[in-house]
Amino acid sequence: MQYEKTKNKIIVKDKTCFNIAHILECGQIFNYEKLESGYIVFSKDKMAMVKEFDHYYEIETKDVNYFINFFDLDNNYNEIKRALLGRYDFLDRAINFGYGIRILKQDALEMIVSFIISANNNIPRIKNSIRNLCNKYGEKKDGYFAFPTLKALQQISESEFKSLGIGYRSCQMVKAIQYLSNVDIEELKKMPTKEQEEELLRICGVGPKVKDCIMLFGLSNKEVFPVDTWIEKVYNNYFSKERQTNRVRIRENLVKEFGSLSGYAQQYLFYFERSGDK
DNA sequence: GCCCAGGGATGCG
DNA sequence: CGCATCCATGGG
Repeated sequence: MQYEKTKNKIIVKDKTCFNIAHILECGQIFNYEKLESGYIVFSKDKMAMVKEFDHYYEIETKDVNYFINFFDLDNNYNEIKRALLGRYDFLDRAINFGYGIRILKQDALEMIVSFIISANNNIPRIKNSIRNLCNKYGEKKDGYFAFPTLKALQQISESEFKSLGIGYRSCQMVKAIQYLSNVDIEELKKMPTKEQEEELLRICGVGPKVKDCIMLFGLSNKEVFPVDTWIEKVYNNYFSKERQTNRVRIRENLVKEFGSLSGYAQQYLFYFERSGDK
């Protein structure tokens, strides 16, 4: 991807593989705000302001190098699309619809917490819970609150989580965070896929689907296919002749089909299916 | 009031 | 193993 950087700005010139609405609204991130002038993106203790112009995007931030990596700018999405196109008509249409999607490289702890909250929940409420969590327990920065550190999270009780709107997942959350004090989260990224899965599934509140989301968005592992209610619909409506409701089997079949491109395919499909613009 | 949302834990056979 | 049930909560 072609981009230029200055001390506090990144200029992205290729709008065919970078669309900020596609990137932020395709379901991989909850911690952002839409303004009239653009989007504010939060990650860990950092933020960036993204503005669209006719022939380029401008990403303004104090942490230029962090967000070059965060937006996966050194990855070639034309190659990825080329490899995915021409297999299924529905996937072709999904890629055409969400052409500007990029898989963000987000913070692993933030993804673990966020996707435990996401279970059997809806996106507006997930966003609210995470915003509440930052505002109450995150370090105050210049004009915003950081995502809470592990240390800060460890001080939060079950009833405090409930007051944030996390509901019945609050008990799981306390146990998960407790467990994480004995896990080197950065080490997870270096592990083989199989070991990442085993380790993540030991965390309370993390099952097959949440595990896949953490690997895809937090560990940058694309060899996963998160299957939720939307992907289950996609699978049965467009990919398989026989109806399958076992999500583990649906996942197996999709990963077998898309291999190391699974994570990319999943995001195009999820965004398109949820858009209601089919 | 009912159904659904980026599901997971638990218990039962 | 596979399967059913329960779990808070807000929106449509």
